[in-house]
Amino acid sequence: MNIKDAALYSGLPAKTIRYYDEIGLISPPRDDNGYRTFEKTELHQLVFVAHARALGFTIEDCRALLMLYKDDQRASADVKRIANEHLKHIETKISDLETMRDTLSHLINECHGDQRPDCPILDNFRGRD
Amino acid sequence: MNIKDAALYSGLPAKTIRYYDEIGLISPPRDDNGYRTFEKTELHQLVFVAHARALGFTIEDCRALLMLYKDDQRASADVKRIANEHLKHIETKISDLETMRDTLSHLINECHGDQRPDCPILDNFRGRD
DNA sequence: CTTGACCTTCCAGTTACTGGATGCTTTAGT
DNA sequence: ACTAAAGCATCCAGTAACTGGAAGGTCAAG
Repeated sequence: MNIKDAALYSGLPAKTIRYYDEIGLISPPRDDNGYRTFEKTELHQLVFVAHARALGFTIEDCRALLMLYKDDQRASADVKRIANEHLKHIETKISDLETMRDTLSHLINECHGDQRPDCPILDNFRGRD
Repeated sequence: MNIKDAALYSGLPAKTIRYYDEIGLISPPRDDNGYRTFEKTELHQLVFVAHARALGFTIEDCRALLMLYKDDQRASADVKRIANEHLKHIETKISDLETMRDTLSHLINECHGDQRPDCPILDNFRGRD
């Protein structure tokens, strides 16, 4: 199977798959013509990475997870640790964004939003002297 | 006032201020020796940008907001529109992250996290054949 | 035999900085 | 006056994870 079909199968753009190859995340074998070939093993890895990326794991996380995925002797504790660290990152990001959201929506509510130049949003950004 | 004190005043690193100058977001005048000089006007703008960035506005948003900030004739509606668009982005990000968090914490709960190789997290990433 | 769809690589751009090298200027201390 | 340290400047490169585009090789269909 060539890259286009691998892209269709995995849901990843072909460009992204080439990029993953370039950084050594996956290493599909090449045909005599230089084309990358994708069979079951490669397709599974692509789907795996696609899933992990969809959950927000970084490429380096994916690299580590992929190692564990390929290792039949892995301990599930290793996977759980990586996942837990990532979960903490996600939770931090969520609460940061919630703070932003609350502040911003408060400011928006205060703002008339009409033709007048008076604007509490800008006033707030200005800070006090 | 030189860049170091402007950095202290605004809370932005000096490097970042130079970067903002480079991209034309701010344009502090220069002394005879080539040093950037910061007075009230420039300091206000720096604080303004720092606040907006802290709320997650992009640099281009900041550029637009800074124009409006400097324009005494602005309509508050313009500011409100930009702020509302940004609020939507934030809300989308939050709900994406919440979905990630829920899926991931579910998987983590299912995982033994011991020495055994069996791991529901990896199983899930693998997808079904 | 040509057209068009695929494939390849390489280069540049994205966002918003950050770190480091090199060198000039100013300031403080002796 | 001399020197050392601090502060300023510019420029180059790197970060994360792609994405777009150009130039050129390959392959299948008509």
